[in-house]
Amino acid sequence: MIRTRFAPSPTGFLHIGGARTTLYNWLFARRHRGTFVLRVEDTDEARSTEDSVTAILDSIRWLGLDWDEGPLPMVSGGGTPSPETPGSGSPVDLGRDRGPYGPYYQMKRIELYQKHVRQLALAGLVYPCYCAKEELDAMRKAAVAQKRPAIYDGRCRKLTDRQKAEHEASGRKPSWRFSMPKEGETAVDDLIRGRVSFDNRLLQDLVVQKAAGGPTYNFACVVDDHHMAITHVIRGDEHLSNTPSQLQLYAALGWEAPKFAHLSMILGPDGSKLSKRHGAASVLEYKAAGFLPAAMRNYLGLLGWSTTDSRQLFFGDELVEAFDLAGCQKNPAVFDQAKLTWMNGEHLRKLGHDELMRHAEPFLEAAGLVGPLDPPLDKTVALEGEKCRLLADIPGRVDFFYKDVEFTEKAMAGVLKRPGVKEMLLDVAGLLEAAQPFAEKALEEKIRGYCEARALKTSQVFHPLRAALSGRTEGPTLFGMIEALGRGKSVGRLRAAAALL
RNA sequence: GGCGUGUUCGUCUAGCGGCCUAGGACAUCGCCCUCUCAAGGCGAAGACCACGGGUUCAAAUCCCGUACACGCCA
Repeated sequence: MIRTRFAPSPTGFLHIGGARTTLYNWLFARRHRGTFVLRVEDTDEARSTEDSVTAILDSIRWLGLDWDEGPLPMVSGGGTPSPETPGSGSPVDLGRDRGPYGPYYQMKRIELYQKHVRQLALAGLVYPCYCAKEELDAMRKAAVAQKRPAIYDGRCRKLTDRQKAEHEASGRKPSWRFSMPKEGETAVDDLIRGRVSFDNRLLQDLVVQKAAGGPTYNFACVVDDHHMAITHVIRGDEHLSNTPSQLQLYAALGWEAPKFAHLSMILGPDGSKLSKRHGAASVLEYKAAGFLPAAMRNYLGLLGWSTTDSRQLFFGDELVEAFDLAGCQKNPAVFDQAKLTWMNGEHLRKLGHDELMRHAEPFLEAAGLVGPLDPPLDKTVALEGEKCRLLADIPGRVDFFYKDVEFTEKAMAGVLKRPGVKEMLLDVAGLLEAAQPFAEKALEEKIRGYCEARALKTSQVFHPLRAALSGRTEGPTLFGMIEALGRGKSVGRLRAAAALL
């Protein structure tokens, strides 16, 4: 049974890189009918916040990635979360979690970590270190200056009992360091990179327990992955260098290590690690900008992974079915918002009408377009929705149905202020007043007939009509627009425009 | 500074020794379709496969070195 996990530190929002890591873990678990676990690594008390936990879980849910074990995502009841629901309004029930390997918040597992430090102490694999931060810094500096590797020299390893007692007497609290083997090498068999070997002499005696009693990242991570029965650790490239040390910890504790897969980094357009400087870095910002979770998944899925046929678009469960660690890229990838935007348009067009409306609603509302309206939003969004690339583009394409016509420069000077337009507008207004039925097809016939009768080119008529009705030179198909607008508004707008000419 | 990883069109990538005068996608440009916009169709431009050496009848593909980028130690 395959078990994967995503283990965020709640010290900020979920950024693009984290989102992709989550996605790959989720895809891999789902692909192999395994279990996807979420664990909150909140041992950095100074920087961890509840708001971050909420923001991160919200982001993951918005992406449509549900987890089987971890923090409880619903306010009440044990029901399954419905991650596809846009808005993800229900707040996370902080502190509660579910699953057989909990708790899933590291702060609640402190005793477990300490227990295993004691286990290592009993085996003589761990020793107290009384070095102060300043000493450590000085050591490191000296090492770099002498072009030696900047690792702890292990001076506390050989402390006598008397020296330890002296330190204790002076009130110093020790951290605990793991005695790393100093010979041979440690190889990581990475699922993406293949075998990567590290010289053990370069592995430093890492701290497993801080003086304050809390675990360090590398130790807690090992203990938790073991106790949570994680089989595949899929994580960012930045952890590859930590892996040999972790492997030694697994061995010392007598545990079998999981398999590892290290993902390449995501870069900004300038080649540096993607961050706020490059614009939106938080996935919630993409939600706000009008991107669809499905498009986000599709794009992120392809950032650093591909199929041999270079397929671009994946809908529904297709990503889950196709995903494979073997297709993962070793080299870093630059995040390209233009491509994401294109993909979003493709996904938007794939949406059914009801789904489109559901996703568009918050954006329409934000623009003050709240139903019931005349013409119904249903109708106008159906006319224009599929032309958009972002949900946030929709209001701007339909708002002219609802507010007073404002003429763009191009519409007024370029299209309306032309000889004969005024008369034509009034003629058509008359036509519309009498049109029966007031429906797209019939209206088109009628107006085309008018063009023929007056020997006018359709473009000479259609363009000014659109400009007069909407104030713009681009928009919905003319007759669909007239039908939606209705007889009253259409006639009114044509006459009003004519009056300005 | 040490160690590790990486380097194919502007970007994401295909490619696992001959099919490569390097394929696809986004972006760009042009044409077509068309009542506009969008979508769609067709096409163009864009990569001496980071660089330098090898191995081989044959290398983007294998080996070595260099450069650069990124990561970890921090």
